Amino acid sequence: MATATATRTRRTASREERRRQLIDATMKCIAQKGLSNTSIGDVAKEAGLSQGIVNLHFESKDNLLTETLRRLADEYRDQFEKTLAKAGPRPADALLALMKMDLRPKLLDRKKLAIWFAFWGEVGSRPTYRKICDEYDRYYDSVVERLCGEIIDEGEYDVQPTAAAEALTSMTNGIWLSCLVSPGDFHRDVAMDAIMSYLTSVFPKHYEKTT
Amino acid sequence: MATATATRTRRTASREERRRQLIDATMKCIAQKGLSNTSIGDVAKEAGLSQGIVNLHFESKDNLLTETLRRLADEYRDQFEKTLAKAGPRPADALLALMKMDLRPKLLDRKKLAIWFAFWGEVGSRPTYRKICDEYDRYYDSVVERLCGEIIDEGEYDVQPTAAAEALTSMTNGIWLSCLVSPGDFHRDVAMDAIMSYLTSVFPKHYEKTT
Amino acid sequence: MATATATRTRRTASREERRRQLIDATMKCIAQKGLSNTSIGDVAKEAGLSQGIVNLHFESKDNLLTETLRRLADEYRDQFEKTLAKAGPRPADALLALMKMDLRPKLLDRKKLAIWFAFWGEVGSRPTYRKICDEYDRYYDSVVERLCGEIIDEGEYDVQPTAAAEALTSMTNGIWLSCLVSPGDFHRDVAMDAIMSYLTSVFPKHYEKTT
Amino acid sequence: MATATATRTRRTASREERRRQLIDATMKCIAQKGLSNTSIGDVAKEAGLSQGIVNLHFESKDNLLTETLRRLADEYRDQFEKTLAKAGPRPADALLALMKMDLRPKLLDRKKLAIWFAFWGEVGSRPTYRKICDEYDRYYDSVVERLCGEIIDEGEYDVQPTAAAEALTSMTNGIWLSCLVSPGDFHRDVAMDAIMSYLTSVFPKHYEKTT
DNA sequence: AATGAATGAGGGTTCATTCAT
DNA sequence: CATGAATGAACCCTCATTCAT
Repeated sequence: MATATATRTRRTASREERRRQLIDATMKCIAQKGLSNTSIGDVAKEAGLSQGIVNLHFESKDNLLTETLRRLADEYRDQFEKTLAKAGPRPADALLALMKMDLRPKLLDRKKLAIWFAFWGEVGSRPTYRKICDEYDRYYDSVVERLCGEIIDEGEYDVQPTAAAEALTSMTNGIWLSCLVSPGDFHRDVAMDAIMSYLTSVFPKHYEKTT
Repeated sequence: MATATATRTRRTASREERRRQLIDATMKCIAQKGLSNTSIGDVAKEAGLSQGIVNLHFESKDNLLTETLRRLADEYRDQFEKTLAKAGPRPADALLALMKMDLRPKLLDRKKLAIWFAFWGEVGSRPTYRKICDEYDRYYDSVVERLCGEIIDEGEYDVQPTAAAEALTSMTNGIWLSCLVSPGDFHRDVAMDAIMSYLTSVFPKHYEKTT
Repeated sequence: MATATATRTRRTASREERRRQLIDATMKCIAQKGLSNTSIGDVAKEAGLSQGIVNLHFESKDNLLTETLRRLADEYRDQFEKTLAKAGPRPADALLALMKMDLRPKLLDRKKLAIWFAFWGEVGSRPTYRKICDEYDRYYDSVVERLCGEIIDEGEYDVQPTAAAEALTSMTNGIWLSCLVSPGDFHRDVAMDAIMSYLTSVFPKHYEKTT
Repeated sequence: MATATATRTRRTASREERRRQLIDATMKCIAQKGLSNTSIGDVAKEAGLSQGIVNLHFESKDNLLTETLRRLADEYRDQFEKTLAKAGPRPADALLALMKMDLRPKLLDRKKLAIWFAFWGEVGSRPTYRKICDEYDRYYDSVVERLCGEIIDEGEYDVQPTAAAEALTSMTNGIWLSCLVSPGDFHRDVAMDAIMSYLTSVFPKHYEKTT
């Protein structure tokens, strides 16, 4: 509804603008009703536009969904890179900043999570989705692995960078699942403690227990 | 191929047997084509039975899926408890056994994972699924938390049991996602290293680096 | 349910008894849920018997319904003839008795009416039903016409027996419709007054205004 | 044949036009095959349109049928009011005109009757239908009762207006049933005689025997 | 570019009927 | 006789897609 009024500018919205508008509507729908229950009609209605609009701009529902996943991933990557840029030169700071980012309400709210998991739910049967997720994941992993590597080098820790990276990225992903499944039971600070318990124990020279 | 699996006994199967047969077929279908693409007809065909059979035994597709999720969760819980029983009295052994269990090929194959994620993908929009997942999760968490608590007491470690439990359970769940999304890139030993990096650092008196 | 326990005599009920039991159940179902919503399963459940029973005893649903209609008509005819027999020799008495019979609560309750109309509703498209209804109707009409004829002869009235018979039988049928459609608004005495208004005016020497 | 009726205008028909077209097709189908045997597909085919069309314009089959009943009743009411308007100021003329109207071939043909009875057949189990029928009936009754009342006042007859109205409306309804059930045996003039036998006897100063 | 009426394939569900027990 | 599991056709409904405007 919000979106509906948004572009009541009767001017022909530029192609790219319309696509964005439709993708936003798609996300809203997926968050509310799930991926399989989101029809093209729902999206159009949510966007305040007409039935045929999606096929006009995306040619097929499949296309729309793929683009939506891509936008979702792009948004995450933007956050990721902005965080990285802000964090300064020291790898320990950067790593911590990334971990914290993953717990920020903006990312870690049930609506966004629902969308992520909706797509992950189809990864098993949709190679296209898998490829997209894989592509982005590989990038994040490589960054985290590099950071871990640098920290390990600095502190001469006895851990494999790959293992540490796997541990940390898995942990944040797993935390997302907790948040999705047990929202009532989920506490952001416990999640942060979980991450910190890893960092302070594995990289003790870089992170201090803040108890 | 589909029909091959079906019990070629045209004779009356017991009610429970039929239900199991249909749930098995459902799992196979979900693994292959995803949850939203699995029609009741697909399930019936996979089971080598007729259209109406699902509604005869489950009354609705919704019911079938819910029961399937429950069976999936039950199977996991059985593994979990069997593992726990086998592991012996020492909490450190039990905890390690549970972690290893999560990485066993039997659980960690893409087919099973696809099913788990298929359901998690709907958790955001289906309270019923959420409740079921939550219910089981809460149980595993409580066990892991208790084990961590005992280990922490024994070793006088400076960690919160809740934080450690959250870290470990999240990690395994996150590892599942890696395995689903990047199967080519996934290596069981790296995953194990990731977990061990946590255990050996946070509970050093209980676990040794096996480099 | 009542019926269900009725024949819990585990002895094999005679064929005719079973059929009656099933027809009774059918009537109950039709009265409750309408003809088109009455499934063979409903009937069996109402009778406290198993699915296949109807086809065993009636061969088809169609058959069951036809037999039900016939029973319905038979019951009416029995009432009709019993009434006729009781009424004594004078045609005016007989005619009045028949009219009163049609308004007796036993016949004129919404459940029975619903069944009659349910069948009449199909008469337009089911020659079989039409034939049955027609056959019985023709008989009643002939009786009423004969009675009217005798009364007309006795009183030397200036009416055609066919017209009078048509008027009276139509009136009672129409009254049934009123009762079905506007049960709240329907009063038995008004209905009787309506009939009496005809009899006392058309056959004044035979019937007196009972204001 | 079915398709022949359809407007071959492939162009956009106005919403209301399409609805009327579909309702017409529905009536045709009900007349031919009965209410319960009329599927949405039948209606669409009869209208020369596609499967989905009914749900597009009526949202559900239930809706379509309810609207059809309403149209049926509306058409009758239009006739009724037109007749009333044409009949002039004298109540006796109006009443007679209404009675004649009910016997006019346009109303009293088996197709239309079949539709009426099809709906009446469901009245017992469908409150919605009952309400609609009741609503219209109440109106007709009130008019007929008023007319009878005026006639009675004029002629100082010794009848209750309610009784006379009930007698007359019931009679026409009952005549409809005769026509439906025994079309071969049914003669319009006998039906008219039946009605006239009432009017001339009960309201002798207003109606004359036309033998 | 945008609409929205129309299509028609496919889904879940119901149910009369069959048949092995 | 009686059961009730199993079938499969037919139903209503949804929805991605098309297309005339």
